Amino acid sequence: MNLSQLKSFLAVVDTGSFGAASRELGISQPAVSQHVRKLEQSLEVCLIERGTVCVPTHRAVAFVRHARTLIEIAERARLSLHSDELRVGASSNVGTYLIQPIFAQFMNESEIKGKLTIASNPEVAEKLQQGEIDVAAMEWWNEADPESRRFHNEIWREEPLVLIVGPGHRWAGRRLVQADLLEEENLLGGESGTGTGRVISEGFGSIAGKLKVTQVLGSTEVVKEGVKAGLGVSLVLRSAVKEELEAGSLYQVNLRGIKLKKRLQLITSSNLPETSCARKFCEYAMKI
Amino acid sequence: MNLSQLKSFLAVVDTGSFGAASRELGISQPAVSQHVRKLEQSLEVCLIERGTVCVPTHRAVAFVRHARTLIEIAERARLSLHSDELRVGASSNVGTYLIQPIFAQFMNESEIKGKLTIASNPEVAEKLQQGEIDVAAMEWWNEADPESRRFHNEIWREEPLVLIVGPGHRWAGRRLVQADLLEEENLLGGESGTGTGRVISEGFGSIAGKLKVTQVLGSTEVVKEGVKAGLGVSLVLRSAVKEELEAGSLYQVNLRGIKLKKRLQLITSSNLPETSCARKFCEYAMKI
DNA sequence: ACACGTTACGGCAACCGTAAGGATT
DNA sequence: AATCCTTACGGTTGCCGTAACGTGT
Repeated sequence: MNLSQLKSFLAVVDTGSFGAASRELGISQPAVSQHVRKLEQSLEVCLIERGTVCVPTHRAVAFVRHARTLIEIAERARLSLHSDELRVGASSNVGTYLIQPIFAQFMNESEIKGKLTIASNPEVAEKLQQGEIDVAAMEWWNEADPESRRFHNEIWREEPLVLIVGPGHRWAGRRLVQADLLEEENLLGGESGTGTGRVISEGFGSIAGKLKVTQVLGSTEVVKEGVKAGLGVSLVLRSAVKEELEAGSLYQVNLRGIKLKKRLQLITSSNLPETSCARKFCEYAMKI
Repeated sequence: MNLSQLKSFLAVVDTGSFGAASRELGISQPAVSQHVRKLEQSLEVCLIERGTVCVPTHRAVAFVRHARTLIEIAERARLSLHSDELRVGASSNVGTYLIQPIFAQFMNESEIKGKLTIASNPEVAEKLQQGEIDVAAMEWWNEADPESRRFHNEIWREEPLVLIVGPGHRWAGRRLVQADLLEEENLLGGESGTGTGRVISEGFGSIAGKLKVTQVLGSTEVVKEGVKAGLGVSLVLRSAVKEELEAGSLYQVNLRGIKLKKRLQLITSSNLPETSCARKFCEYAMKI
């Protein structure tokens, strides 16, 4: 069984005749006959009912579908190697609030074509490992994973995490509060797998264990709405709430003696050639 | 690009060496080298990074996945031809209330292995045309469709449709009501695409246009619950409500002068050999 | 020296096109 | 007679194993 045999088989099924199939494929008609015969021999099944029009055998009907997807995937596999597109992935927050303008500028200036995919942090990591994207802008990258050795990571930004409260909250408008007062608050969690937990436990020290994340809301957008509604407070990337802080729909409160930072990283395959689009994009992003 | 080349490539990726791959595949080691080289040549890309361990190139990472699915689908395609299983499909009602015991008996007596798939009527039709099932027991089969010529259909049962009402309904317990009174009732519709509409318009004649199906609930189970809850009345296959009628949780009411029947059919591919499991199953089902 | 991948080479099978052969309409 | 698929045949190519050859440890 091989792909050209399958192509001939499908051409016969589609055109209804061996001759038409041969013309469509640009090969001789006996070649088509041979392809189909070989296929039938190797599979030990009659595939085509020869008649005034040729149709797939009853048994072969399901096989036709499989054959089609085979050809299709083979084509996709080929394309996956030759796409000169730059495929950038970014975790939700980074993608939503930080990467987009940079990505757009880069495409403009370099005239490199590309695609930006925004997904959750773990999904982006998965896509990177699967080769579905070339560069990932992420909030958290597990360096401990042995798989990570195949990749190169670079700290791109150090973005502050800020404590936000809603306009109705008793801290709204205050500049500074004592960190341990946070133990009393409902802390809303956003997207999981973004390393926020780690940043908190490193930043808060002994207090960290006493904080309780009461709800995990899945996305920063939902968290913001939750905080606005008075459901609780939250720690989010400053860049994610820039507009709300300016508009006054959310309030930032600093915690005495505590500075939380998230290291945003750019990840690429190691061993990328200097000339690769992915490298260029990283350099560009680092400069800005 | 061909399948054995891909297999060699994957074996190298999985084992990390050409030699191990050759042993795994039971071919010579230069053959593996050649496979990979040919693949690389035909795709014009370097796929494997030769080193103390061999790993896929950055560009090839996505290709590995595609290659795997290709091999997998090729295998499935092969199996789809040689499965000697009898694959029976049945639309929801037929499958749930009528076919199951017959199918089980048939498997027992004939020692033929098989699988029963129950899905909506249109889905079953689709599966039959796609060759995913060999026999379909259906409530409605569109003979007008030109595709239907490739199939043979046989009327298996004529199952009465009965009007059911809930225990709280004013007709509960009555044997007979005037048909045109149905115009005042909320008629609940079940699974669509089962031809009930057609049966109704044929059976009711001029009244048919005045009946209004107020809700389409998707499945007979849901309809039964709806009728029990007093949401309305419905027309369902008698076999679907046998137990409820006996238990008294639903009531059957006859309509004066009207008999509704649904023709349940067995559909197979035409041109099936006499000895095929599908034919045998049909004969068996017809006898019982 | 050893393990490993590549290159070289030869026999065999596969492939494809041309040409001829049946079958059906 | 025309159309269509199959069979037959020959030149070319591809495939795979053995053996020899680099290379790095």
